[in-house]
Amino acid sequence: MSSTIKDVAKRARVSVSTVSRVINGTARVSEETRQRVLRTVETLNYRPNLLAQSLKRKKSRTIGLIVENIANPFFPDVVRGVEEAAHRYGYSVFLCNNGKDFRRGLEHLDVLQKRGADGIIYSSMGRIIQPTLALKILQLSEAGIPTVLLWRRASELDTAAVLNDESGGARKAIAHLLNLGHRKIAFVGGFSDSAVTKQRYDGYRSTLEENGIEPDEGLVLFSDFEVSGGFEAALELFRHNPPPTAIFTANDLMAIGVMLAAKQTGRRVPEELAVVGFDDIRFSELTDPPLTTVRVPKYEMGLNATEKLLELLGERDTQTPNTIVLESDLIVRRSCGAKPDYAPVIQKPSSK
Amino acid sequence: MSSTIKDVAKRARVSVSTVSRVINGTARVSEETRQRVLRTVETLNYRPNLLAQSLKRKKSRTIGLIVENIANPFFPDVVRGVEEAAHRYGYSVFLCNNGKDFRRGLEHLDVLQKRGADGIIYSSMGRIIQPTLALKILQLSEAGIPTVLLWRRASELDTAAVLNDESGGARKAIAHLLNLGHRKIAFVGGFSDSAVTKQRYDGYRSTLEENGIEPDEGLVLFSDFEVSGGFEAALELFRHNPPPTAIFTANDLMAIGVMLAAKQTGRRVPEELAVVGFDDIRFSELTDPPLTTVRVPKYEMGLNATEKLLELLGERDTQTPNTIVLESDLIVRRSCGAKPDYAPVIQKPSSK
DNA sequence: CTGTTAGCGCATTCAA
DNA sequence: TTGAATGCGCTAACAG
Repeated sequence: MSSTIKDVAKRARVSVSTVSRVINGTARVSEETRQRVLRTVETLNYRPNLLAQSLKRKKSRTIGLIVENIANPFFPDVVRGVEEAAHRYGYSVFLCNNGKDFRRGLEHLDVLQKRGADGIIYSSMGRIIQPTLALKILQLSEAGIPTVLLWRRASELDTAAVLNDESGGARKAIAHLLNLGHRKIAFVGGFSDSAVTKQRYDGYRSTLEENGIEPDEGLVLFSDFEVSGGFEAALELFRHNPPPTAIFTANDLMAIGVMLAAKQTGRRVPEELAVVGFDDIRFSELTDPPLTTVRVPKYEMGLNATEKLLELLGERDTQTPNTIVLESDLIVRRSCGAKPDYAPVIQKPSSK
Repeated sequence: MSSTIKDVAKRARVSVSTVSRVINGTARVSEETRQRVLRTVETLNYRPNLLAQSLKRKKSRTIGLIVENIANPFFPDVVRGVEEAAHRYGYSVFLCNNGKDFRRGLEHLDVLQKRGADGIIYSSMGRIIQPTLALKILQLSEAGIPTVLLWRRASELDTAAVLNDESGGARKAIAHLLNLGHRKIAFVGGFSDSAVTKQRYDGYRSTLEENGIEPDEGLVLFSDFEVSGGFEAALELFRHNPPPTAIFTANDLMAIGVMLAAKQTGRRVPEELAVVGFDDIRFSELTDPPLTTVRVPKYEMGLNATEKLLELLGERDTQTPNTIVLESDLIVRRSCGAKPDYAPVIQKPSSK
């Protein structure tokens, strides 16, 4: 079938070690034999067997990427970032999807270990890390397989993590709305027990308070991160008296739901209602009007997570902090009626 | 570090082959020693090294998935299908992204071969297979590594392929519009040299002709698969005299552009203009009005491609045709003004 | 039912 | 500068 290092050695009339040397450039070889070996490699169309190589070197140049749910719209960009960084360093990536069955996380961790992955990126999409999972991650770490968490820190672990500045992003959104003159700003969160919702809510609330605005509990709702949930929440908020002039949602899907509800009840966006989302999914610039939103740097998160992992694997001599928090920018479009060149006045949101 | 089969053997006072036997269930072992080995495996937390196993077995239970461009909205579903099927059979998947640099396709093929992937799924997203790529795929095939093409057949090759019935889908869309009484139906294609555009156009044209409608060349435009392109095309079509009453686009992004253009020029959809897209991307149901479109079964394509590959790898004893064409269904929503329970009358589109 | 042995394809000491 | 020998962790004859 495929030719081996032995075949090359035999045909080039040298030993396998010599072939190994010219291929890996690991020791001096006379130019003459070098050329001869190289030519033989060419004619035999020799491809080193990386399985054997990995076995021998105890290093596979392979990383595992586990995502909670591929259907999540964040996924493509995160993966792109991971793949890109990995590829630059000659690493291949095993892609694993948990889907509905979240016990698969453990299973995948196990498989990756058995396959000799050098490191792992676990993208929890903001969900909670199960204790058993945390334990397994710890075990892997002790076995010399580092993992970096994407989007979620596990407080029990000192595992490296790449996060998004959720509250900072929310602060920017609220500051923007305040600058536009809004005072009755509603918040529509996702699941009330989700960390992301909590952090985004914190940014919302603290910015309001810092600007002397008493938060109105009637203007805070929790929903389900879905379009329909945003729709329902908006309907509910419209019944509030007086109704909010602006609605900030914890993700774009719900913001779309809000806009739909506004349209159906004859409210014009942005003239009568400002809407700001969170995430900046691909579709947000295609809504009508285009949605102002807080961008989560998905690609960059994938990239950073991988670079951090590569650092842990000794491929980079950087010294980045164990927890990396990326900044979330406000993408000003039309759904809150501001001009794109608009500059904030009331406060400069501090990203912490 | 991690314990090996030898460690287990020593501690359980048996030979490595016995350990191997109980782990793989490859031969009878007395219940007593079996239990002893199992316990030792447990206490030592032993994990078989799949690199070594693959090297020995000449089979890695690994497949490579190469996609032209992760940013493509089809991607998540296709990957989900592939991962799901692979996982069911205990296979892991290497994910490779070509991105802008399409020479990476070759590079990835090479890496996958070196990594001992058992088979490959090449998802070209409807683009053309380069000759050098085709050659490489052929070489791999001869080296015992089958590949199945996703979304694109390579006419030069007899490689297995999983395709979508593009023209059949277009036929359904046009038939639907004809049933609604439309006679001036425009077509907005993507790149005029793209196979997908061509096939979708064929379905459009032939259905028109079969129903005695003379195609109006002024109603056929080619664009770029982007929102902006659809927007421009619509503007152009609106200038046509008389303007079309319906526009069928070769993808959803352009359909969204068409709807935007309609809105901006004061045309109501669907009352004054019907629009039908193609692909059924995630957000097509979120447009206003929700977009009627032809669904490309992305998940199923990923699933089928993987199952076909698994068949080629001897993991399934099915006998599916070398080229599998999946059906594309029309998803009737509101953008063409039909009721969801609407049933076609004029013709039953034959999927060929 | 169990152990010994010989590789899988490669990298790497140690001699020469 | 080169080759021989050893072993990475595992499976699979082959003996016993």
